[in-house]
Amino acid sequence: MQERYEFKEIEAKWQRIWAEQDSYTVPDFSDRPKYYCLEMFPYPSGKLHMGHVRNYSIGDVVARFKTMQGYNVLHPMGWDAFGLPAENAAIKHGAIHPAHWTVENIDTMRAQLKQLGLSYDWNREVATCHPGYYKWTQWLFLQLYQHGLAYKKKSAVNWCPSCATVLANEQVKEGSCERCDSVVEKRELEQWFLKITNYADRLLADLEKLSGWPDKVKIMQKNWIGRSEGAEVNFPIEGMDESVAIYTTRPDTIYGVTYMVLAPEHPLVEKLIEGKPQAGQIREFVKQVRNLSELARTSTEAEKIGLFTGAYCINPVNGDKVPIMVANYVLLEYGTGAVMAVPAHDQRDFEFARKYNLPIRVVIQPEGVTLDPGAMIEAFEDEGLMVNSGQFNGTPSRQGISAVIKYLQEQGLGEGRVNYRLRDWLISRQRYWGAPIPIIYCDQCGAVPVPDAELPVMLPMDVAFKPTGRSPLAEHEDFVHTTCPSCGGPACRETDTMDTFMCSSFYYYRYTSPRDETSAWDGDKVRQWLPVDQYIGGVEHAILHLLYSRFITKVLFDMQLVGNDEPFTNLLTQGMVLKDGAKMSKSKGNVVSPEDIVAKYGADTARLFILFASPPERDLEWSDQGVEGSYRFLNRVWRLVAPLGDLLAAGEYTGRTGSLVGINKDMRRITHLAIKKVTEDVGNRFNFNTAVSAIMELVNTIYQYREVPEFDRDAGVMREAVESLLLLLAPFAPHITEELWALTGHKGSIHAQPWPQYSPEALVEDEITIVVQLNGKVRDRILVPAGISADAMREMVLKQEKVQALIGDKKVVKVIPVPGKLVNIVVK
RNA sequence: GCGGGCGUGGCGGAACGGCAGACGCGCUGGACUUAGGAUCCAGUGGGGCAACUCGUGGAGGUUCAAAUCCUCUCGCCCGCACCA
Repeated sequence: MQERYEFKEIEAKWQRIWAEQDSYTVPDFSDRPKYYCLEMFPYPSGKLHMGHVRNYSIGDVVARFKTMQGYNVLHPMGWDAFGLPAENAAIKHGAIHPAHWTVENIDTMRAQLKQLGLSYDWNREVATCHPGYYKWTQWLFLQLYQHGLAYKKKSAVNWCPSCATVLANEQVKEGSCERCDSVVEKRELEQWFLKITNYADRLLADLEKLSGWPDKVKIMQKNWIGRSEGAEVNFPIEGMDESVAIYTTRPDTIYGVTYMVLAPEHPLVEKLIEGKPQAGQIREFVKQVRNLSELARTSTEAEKIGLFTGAYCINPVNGDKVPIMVANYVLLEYGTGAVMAVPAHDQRDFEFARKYNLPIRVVIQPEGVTLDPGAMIEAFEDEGLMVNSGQFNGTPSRQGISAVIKYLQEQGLGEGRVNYRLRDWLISRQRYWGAPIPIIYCDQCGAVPVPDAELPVMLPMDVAFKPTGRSPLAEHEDFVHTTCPSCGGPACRETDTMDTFMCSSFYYYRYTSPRDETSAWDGDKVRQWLPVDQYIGGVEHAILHLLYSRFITKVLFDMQLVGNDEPFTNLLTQGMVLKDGAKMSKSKGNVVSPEDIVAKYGADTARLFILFASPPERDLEWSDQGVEGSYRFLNRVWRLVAPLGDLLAAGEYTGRTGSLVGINKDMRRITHLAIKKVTEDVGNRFNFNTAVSAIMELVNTIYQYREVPEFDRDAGVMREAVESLLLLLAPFAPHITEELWALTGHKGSIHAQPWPQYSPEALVEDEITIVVQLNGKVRDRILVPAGISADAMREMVLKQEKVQALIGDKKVVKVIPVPGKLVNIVVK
């Protein structure tokens, strides 16, 4: 029965026992220090893919390791269960309801996760599509609403024609829908937004606190928030009692303004052109630009097109009369939607000016060169001295920025201003399968929030899933018609649902109180568990989920609903799983199914391979032969340990390195070296691949040790080596180690054992081999006593006959002894 | 264009500035076998009979010593991209 490694039986058996014994149920409060290990919860798309397996294998090693190290580890799992694929499946196949589709997928994927032997506390499972969960999504929305952070606004928004809904800016990649790749259109719609821009400064500044995050992610967030410093300046319009506000980061170039540009959608455009001969032409142009896709509109490649409005404004610093243009390269959403054009010192303005024959005036002069506007082939955007700038002539441009701002402020012409690229988060979705926005519209009272006591606003089951561009909920009479909570009169419900990123922005709080029906979470529990100590997931959420979660956390912190102002202390972004150098995908036909691998080799092999093949942040190249190798290794462990049986228990630890000699001492040293290496690689560096290789080396050494005649072997050393091996391997391959732990006469789960400690004294060698270098090249190796001093080392090396022969008649210039490593002799 | 990352054997990958290639895959040879695609042992960067020598994308530099630090350069990957 113990002869072969029967992974199927072993894995099924222990999964059953763990479930029966609630082995991974975590108490909220404990004497042990807390550790919150979290992996990004999956969208229940159907079945697990290798990316999931990688993500969750990494998390499980961390969770099991920290548990063995004595922490009370919260390690939950749930489902990001609202979203379009469920609804699209319903549209396509007709018969199946998104709710059923989702629940079935969850059941399948939960079973798959359990087959992987992941140590989740399943009592805490949440699904965002469950009314018991989305009640709190709606509650969260109302909290934001009541604090003035949720508002409805009509504006040009991103519309995905294929998904038939609007999208947040974060969900548009290169002008296309990040989900389905359709080209996104602009539509003028009234939508719900969250004021994430109120938090722009803190979201940016607090990136500093996140020392446990990859720089890559922090830089991406920094760029996305896009802070810039500059000035807002008012340019009076000639002949009108109006002025045009512009935003510039280069107030030092204000004397070089030769024209003004408004975004086509700018509200002033219509006023400026009214009654002017070019009015018709401009209206036509504005219409054209509006109809362009986001991609065509914002492409750097696109030609800059503009028209003169016929109006002029006055440069407030020098009284110059400058023409006002309308052009496609100015965006309404950024800054004030209007820019002052300084063609000499801005490349875009330069190109535009050349094309339309607008004047170019140099106001920043680089040192040693005189710029000639006529001869310039590109704008000069670097620093220099201010010229043609009145009182500022001779000021270095860098100082000029603040000097001009100061002047503008004193004169009441403008002021310093900080601008962000970040825009408010659009959360309305014109789709069914999401959390309904809990707002009621009453003719008398306007928009009225649904009272907390009436939450959740239930999603009706009987709806028609036609992608009409309106929410399917709008077609559902019983849902739409209601009474006003304020006046009791007839009223209509909001029929849009929320962006699913709203659901996933707080699930890590809900895990602390998953079944609480009276509050989103228990304050004590949240303060006990949060922030998440280690968050693990794909880098694709670098901006989306991770930025939204930081925003929501700060809002909750300000409302004193949580005690942490950042959600995730440490972040690990794992690389993709590739096959033949490309991301696994159905269309490429290079998908390896986790099911097949688990069926053929078992979960332990699958986990071990994935952790061994590559460090976690890097992409992982799938290799069937590599999987075979991991399988072979586990078999090798099995054959090594299983036959020992109860014999192992007979060996007593000597714990006395001093009395050990030769092979026994070596075996003990290797054991403790492995403990040290695995502890450091898993605990500090997350280098699971090198941790596994250290375990492999331990196994190889034990194999050699086993060949030593029994008379010469130390039973205690053997026992310690094998037990350490099992304990070190336990987080990686939980089933086989559990089985072998039991087989070798141990009581209790291996996963409940304390993590082994290495003894520094066991690592000490009597003698070590050091390298002798001549001019940095390895020429010899000699054996020296381990604790030898640098001076003694130098002397010993120089005494060697071979070394003297190597030196010959050359002159020894310098000898550099590096204790424990080498001696380098520099000769001439 | 801007920002970030990565270039090491046939392959995945190791190397606090200190023996390049740990560990694994693959390959070669051997053992055990009726057989082996199981297992065990040995070998395995290139060149050379050898002493040696050349080797971490390329070119320089710093250093007693560089895959590692600096400068330039080439290639690949990722993110952002008219943000005034």
